[in-house]
Amino acid sequence: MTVLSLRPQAIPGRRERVRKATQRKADELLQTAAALMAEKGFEATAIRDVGRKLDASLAGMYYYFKSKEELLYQIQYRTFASLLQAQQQIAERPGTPKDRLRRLLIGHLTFFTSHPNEMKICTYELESLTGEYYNTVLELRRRYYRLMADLVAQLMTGPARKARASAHSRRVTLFVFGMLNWAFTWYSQAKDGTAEKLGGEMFDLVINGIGLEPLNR
Amino acid sequence: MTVLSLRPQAIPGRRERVRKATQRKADELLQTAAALMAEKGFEATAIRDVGRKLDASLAGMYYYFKSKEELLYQIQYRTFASLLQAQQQIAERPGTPKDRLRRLLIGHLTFFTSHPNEMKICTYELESLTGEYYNTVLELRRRYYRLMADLVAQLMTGPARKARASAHSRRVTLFVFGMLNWAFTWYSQAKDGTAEKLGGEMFDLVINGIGLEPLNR
DNA sequence: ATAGTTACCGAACGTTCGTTCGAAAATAAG
DNA sequence: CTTATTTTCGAACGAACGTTCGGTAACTAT
Repeated sequence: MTVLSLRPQAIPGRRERVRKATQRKADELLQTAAALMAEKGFEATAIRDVGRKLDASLAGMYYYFKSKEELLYQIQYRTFASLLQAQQQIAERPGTPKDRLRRLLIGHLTFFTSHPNEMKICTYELESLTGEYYNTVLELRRRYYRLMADLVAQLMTGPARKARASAHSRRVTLFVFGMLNWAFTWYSQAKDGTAEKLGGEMFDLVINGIGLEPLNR
Repeated sequence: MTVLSLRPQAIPGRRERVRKATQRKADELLQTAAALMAEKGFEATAIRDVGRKLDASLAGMYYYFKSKEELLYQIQYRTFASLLQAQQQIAERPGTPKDRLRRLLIGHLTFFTSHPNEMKICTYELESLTGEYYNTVLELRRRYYRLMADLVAQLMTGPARKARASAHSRRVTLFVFGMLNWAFTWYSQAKDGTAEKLGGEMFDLVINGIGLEPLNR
């Protein structure tokens, strides 16, 4: 049983203590590994390099995870679970569907600006996972997709007709995810401002499109 | 001098003949390599596997390219050059900025539906190239970006005010590329219809947004 | 047929990688 | 201090990879 695969509530009978310093090192390890994997990709990242960056040995890394794939899984699972929880809270807060969409867009971009490496890995490297690892992360991803898709569908079937809304709103949802995820490749705080501003612009585009037709007021 | 690095017009003094069957095999090699790299990623794709899929030997592959990186470069260069040329022609055809944007979106998606593997590689694996390879493909990518960015800027500074249009239209352009590129992860002909239909929906979103406000007519 | 070029392959090399193992060091408990 | 547990490491293994080399087969032109 390695450090990273331990649940916060210890399994009885196994492993008496995990020192607080070790937990902190585990977090630092995840962060460092995420930085390297975001830069060079999962396959191209060597565990030796993670160890080197932490001034630790190669073998010492295997005290924290039992395989390179589990390391990738832990990064993705923890990141996605954290994002999902934050966004579910945001979605539950009261407001019109419009308000809630705006808050979700800003929430996603805010999370991204604080964890760019981890988010890039969640976006690019799901398919580097296999078996249970893959299925578990995929399920989180699906839950997150539904969160957004339900809201978009609700938004579109409101004042408009209901027929054919499902297939079309699916694509609108995926357009939105495209905008969100592609931001990894270009966002710069200096050029593009805060997540709030960026999310606001994205929201305006989704609701009104480019401001071509003069707003009728 | 390998087969793939030969220009159509032969270099004098080097290499008398390249058989037509060999050119055909080179094309098949690029296609097969693209399929594997699109599925498993560049790093995770072994040249041995490309050879196996073509019923050829490992060493025989090196008659066609001189390094794995050159193989990746050739896939990206040829794909991007072909896309760029097609889209430049489309952009030059007469029409309002709106018409031309619509045609460009459909053109991109049409190209993508005929070359999904190659396009996925162009999107995901630019950073697996280095040096001159990287710079050359990057320059193609920039030219393609400008093609779209100029049109979006023209569209947005038209009926609207001109101030602040530049930084904002940059982001709208990148939103559009996000929608286009993310389609790799979800597009299905059966579910989503033709490239024309998809491009049309994307165009509508960019121009009018979700159809929330009743169209004023 | 034969000579010259083009296309291909078996075998091997050197490197890098993920993973394991046994032992040592560091830390906490009695 | 002594003992038990947690944490770290050096060394090594086997597998997989990109690349090279000398030779051979296939093809073309004369």
